[in-house]
Amino acid sequence: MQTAAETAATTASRTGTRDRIVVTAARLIQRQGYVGTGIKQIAQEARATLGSVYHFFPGGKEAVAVAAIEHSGAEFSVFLREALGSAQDPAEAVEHCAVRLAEELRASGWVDGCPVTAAALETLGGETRIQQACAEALRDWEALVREKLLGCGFAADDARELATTVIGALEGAEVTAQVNRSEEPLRVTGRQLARLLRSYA
Amino acid sequence: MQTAAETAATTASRTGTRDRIVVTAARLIQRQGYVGTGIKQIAQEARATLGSVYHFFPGGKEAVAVAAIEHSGAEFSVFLREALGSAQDPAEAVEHCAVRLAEELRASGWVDGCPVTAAALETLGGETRIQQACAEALRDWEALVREKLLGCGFAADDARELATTVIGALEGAEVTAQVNRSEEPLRVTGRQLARLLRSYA
DNA sequence: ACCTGGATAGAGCGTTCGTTCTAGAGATGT
DNA sequence: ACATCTCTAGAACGAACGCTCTATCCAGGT
Repeated sequence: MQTAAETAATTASRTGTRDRIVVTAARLIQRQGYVGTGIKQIAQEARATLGSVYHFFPGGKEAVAVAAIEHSGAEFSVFLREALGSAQDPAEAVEHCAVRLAEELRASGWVDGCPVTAAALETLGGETRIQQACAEALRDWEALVREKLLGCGFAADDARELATTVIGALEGAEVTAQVNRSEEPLRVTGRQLARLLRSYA
Repeated sequence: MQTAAETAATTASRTGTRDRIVVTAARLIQRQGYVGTGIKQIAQEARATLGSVYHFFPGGKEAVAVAAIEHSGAEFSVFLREALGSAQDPAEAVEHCAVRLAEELRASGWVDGCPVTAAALETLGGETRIQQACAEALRDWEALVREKLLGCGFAADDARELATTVIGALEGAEVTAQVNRSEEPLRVTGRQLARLLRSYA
């Protein structure tokens, strides 16, 4: 029999390594893309060894990437849900969302952009599993916006089209902001999206 | 002295090899990204040898990529100018632009997306030259939209903000369309952008 | 005390990467 | 004719890639 502290430590260590690998891979893929991130780099920065990586992910690099993208997708869903809930008016909520994205992007030195875009674009030719994970993440995000709009009385078709537009526009604005190292594209896009939403009132 | 035909052939071959390298690199980077595209693959698909590549581009892979991105940027500028000129009404013009992007994307098997996004996202950490070329391309495209809007009587500030929004939204919609293998994100975004523009009338 | 199986550790595999280097082909100027 | 220069051709280098493999560690059950 072991103490509760030992159990906690053991459990934390057992599940901890796998989580460290996923979180580290997610951050690296977000910054360097899928192809640009090596398995050995992931292992090193996650304070794990190659053996551990292949122990938890027998599927190799692709399996690590899929888990990392799913993690990033869920993480951004949390952010999105929170940001959308910050205001009752959907136009205000979306604009607030863009502003927070801009602030976090600047805080990261313009490096931590959309966690799925980079991986998605690189693997469009093949790698179906990765692209699938990206598509699923995008669908989840759109669903969050759609539900917010439905809750505010938008018609079903309008809510669907606007959700697609909002997620897409934020994504594009984030890329533009990263390339130009400026918060403005995101702030401007947030303003215009708010105007678009208000035009339905 | 050589014949005119020989001169033409020689000239075509001399400048032709360099152009083939640039065009091939542009297409490959567009589809596979900067990191995912190898110098040897570029040489092979451009029907050139490694020696030729390094002869024309002593700067190596980065120099080839910069030339390729500049080429892609200029090419898309031509497309954009033509699409924006297809209708006098800016809302119609932008929507037409989105539709044509959707059609061409489907025709390419959802593979030929934005020629600069992929390269830009991969090289944000370092590689200043490449990022610079991407930023310049984006700026050119925004300028084309802005001038179109200015020509249609929009106020300067509105035209600037809308140009940023339009280019960003189209970019994001293109990525969404690629990941989902569907024209709808682009068509929907085109519609909503048109609505946004009309709200200024 | 012994065994078992999950987790860690890293050397080493074959391949491909970007780049460098030398050799030669072909047209031009003198 | 010869020398010169641009361009082509591809072998070879060191480094890094993803992955496989064996060895070791250590907690839990018997």
